[in-house]
Amino acid sequence: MNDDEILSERKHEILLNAVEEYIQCASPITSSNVRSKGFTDLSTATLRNELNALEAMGYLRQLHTSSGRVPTAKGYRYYVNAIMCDVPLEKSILDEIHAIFENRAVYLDDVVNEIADVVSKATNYPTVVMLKGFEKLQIKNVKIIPLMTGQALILIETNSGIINNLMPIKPNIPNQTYVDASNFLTSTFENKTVADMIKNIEGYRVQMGQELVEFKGIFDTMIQSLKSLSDTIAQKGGVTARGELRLLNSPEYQDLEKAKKVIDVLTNPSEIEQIFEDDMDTDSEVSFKIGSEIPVVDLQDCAIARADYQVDGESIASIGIIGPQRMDYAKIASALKFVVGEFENLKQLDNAKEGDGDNEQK
Amino acid sequence: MNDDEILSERKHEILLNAVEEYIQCASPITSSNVRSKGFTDLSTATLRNELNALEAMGYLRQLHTSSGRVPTAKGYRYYVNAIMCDVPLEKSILDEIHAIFENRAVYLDDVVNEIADVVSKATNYPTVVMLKGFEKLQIKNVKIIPLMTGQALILIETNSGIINNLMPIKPNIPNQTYVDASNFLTSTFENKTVADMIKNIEGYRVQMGQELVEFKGIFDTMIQSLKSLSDTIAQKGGVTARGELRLLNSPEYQDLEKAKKVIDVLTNPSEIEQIFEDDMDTDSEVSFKIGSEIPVVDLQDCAIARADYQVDGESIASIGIIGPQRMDYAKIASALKFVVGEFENLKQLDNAKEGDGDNEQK
DNA sequence: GTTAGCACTCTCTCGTGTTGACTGCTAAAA
DNA sequence: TTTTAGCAGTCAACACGAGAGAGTGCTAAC
Repeated sequence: MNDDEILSERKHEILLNAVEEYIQCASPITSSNVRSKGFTDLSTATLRNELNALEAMGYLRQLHTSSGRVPTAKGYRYYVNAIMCDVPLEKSILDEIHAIFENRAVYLDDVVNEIADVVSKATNYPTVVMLKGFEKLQIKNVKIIPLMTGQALILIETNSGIINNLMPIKPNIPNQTYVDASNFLTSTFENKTVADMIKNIEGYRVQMGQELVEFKGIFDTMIQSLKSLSDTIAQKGGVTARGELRLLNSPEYQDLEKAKKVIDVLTNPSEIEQIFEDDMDTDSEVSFKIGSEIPVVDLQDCAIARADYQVDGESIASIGIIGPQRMDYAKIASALKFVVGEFENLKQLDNAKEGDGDNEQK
Repeated sequence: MNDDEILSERKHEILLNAVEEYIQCASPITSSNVRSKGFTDLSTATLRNELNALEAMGYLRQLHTSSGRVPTAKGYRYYVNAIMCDVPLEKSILDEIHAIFENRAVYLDDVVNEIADVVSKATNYPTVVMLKGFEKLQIKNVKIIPLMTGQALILIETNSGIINNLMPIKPNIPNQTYVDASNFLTSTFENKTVADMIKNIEGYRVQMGQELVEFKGIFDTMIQSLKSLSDTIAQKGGVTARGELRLLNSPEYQDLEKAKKVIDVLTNPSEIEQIFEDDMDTDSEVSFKIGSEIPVVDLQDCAIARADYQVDGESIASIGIIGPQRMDYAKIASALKFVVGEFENLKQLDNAKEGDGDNEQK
């Protein structure tokens, strides 16, 4: 980003040390502070000069004369760019994340919730997950299951979880019709995307042979139902925030008014969407937005870590962690990488497994 | 409860007025305060005497000499017992609650979450819902649906929502077997409870004829899976808390430390269970626990409103609203009554509908 | 039983003074 | 040229005390 200036080796070290220290302790960095953390061969006066210079360059700032210094957004940015090495996560958290992916034959929205839960727990910050492109998931199996309430359950098994939605149905349609319709959809759209199915099913209706005509009514309502699900998700439904309360653990949010402002944003789906508005820089797995880089007014003194789960270059889901600018960037980056990694494993697993099951309904 | 003392008509009126006023304004009640709210024909000195007397009886207390008075737990209790009339809810909230019950052909745990969400929104207080006896729900239909992941979905349609759970399955079992097993279970246990099914299915296994023997493996894992679901729910899984953050709206919880203590309890399933430990007084739809009546240490200056959804005298789910002792008891009572009422409607609807659908799988 | 009047109490707020932690700067030393 | 010691200056944080204001309890009169 702003790599025009090149810091001397010593300034570099001092800055990284200072930011790291501040992330841990949350209290302004003083010259003697820096000295005791690895610069015992220099006097505090010298370090004061260096800190002063770093301040002049915009990496640090003082809250008031005679106070220690805190990193600016530019300072954090420098730190993040410099330190992107992994930090080991607690094993129990890794296991927990892993377990979610193990038992993943649950509904996609549940998966999203659980991921948000676990990531929030792992990082101790509020976490939002946004599902944006479920239509791009690969269909593995489709089932339409009539219920007793005058509705039917649409179950679409995909490579990343089950999509499920309700549709109204007409009475007096024999069950076999639903089974046949399910089998038709499965065999026709297996390994295609949900979007393909929504788009192309109309074409199939036009050229339907005698045996397909009876599905017409079912397909119509089903497509309608999937479209509305897609719309709902596109509008706001695909957003979940979890662990909002963890914000209160940060000393910078002991002030309830400040905390409420952020929490209000997290509770408002359309504002969360803004966070994920633009595409991610595809060259890194995890990206950070710090301070004014965030396109939401009330989050100007926050930082957001983000990772996307991508299929064929398009992101299906985005995970975001919101915290103060003084957040544990290293730990968060490693947690996010791990989650995205689990997603990737999943995909490969599915490709490997492909075609070994005979699950067609009879 | 403590109805030993009988208050004079005037004291009664003053007390109710005072509590109501305090619930609205959250600032200690003064003598002139009471005077302006309907006692203009009395002097503040007289009212001071009355307030003094009410304090001596334990209904009110002063935070310090020369401050106004606030209700004690005993004062709130008196108020709650006296005023149990309904307060109209906002129509939009009624509609929202109603909508949940309309579209209820969703999974039971989702219903629980949504109810907690809506009640919390309606009352503006944190709300917990505890599902305790799903085994007592009436079975309407059972479906076992094999998935591609080596698992099968158990879908049990009941009179109050769908229970769904996963079970592992063995490969190479034809789909028809699952269909047959589903049909067998549905026809055998329709209108029985889930508990009945779990208990009696073993008996059926013993006297299984030739045609049932093939289901043996399926039933075994299914019962195991349902039992573990039942255990999970019994232990802690059936508890959801929603809207914890709304606690921060109350002036008594502006102090973060205080708020965190309560929120910690709400985040801890086993502590929530304690709240619902003892059975409800069956004579009223809504019951309140105030202050020391609550069996949880950290909630001693809270109040909890509770309603149960009962089937055949046994409660299936409990809803609890947690707030400061100064909560809007009337509004909360009416919200809870409405929710429970919707549950009851549901039951009647189901009984009326019984037997009109032909949803057996072919 | 009710009321006016008055003294009393306690919180809340605001201003003041003090302390302690850092810094910036300057001048000498390396 | 870089580093360092020393010192004056700055500011947050805390404690203290005075004054105002709100509300009470009590007493004596109605």
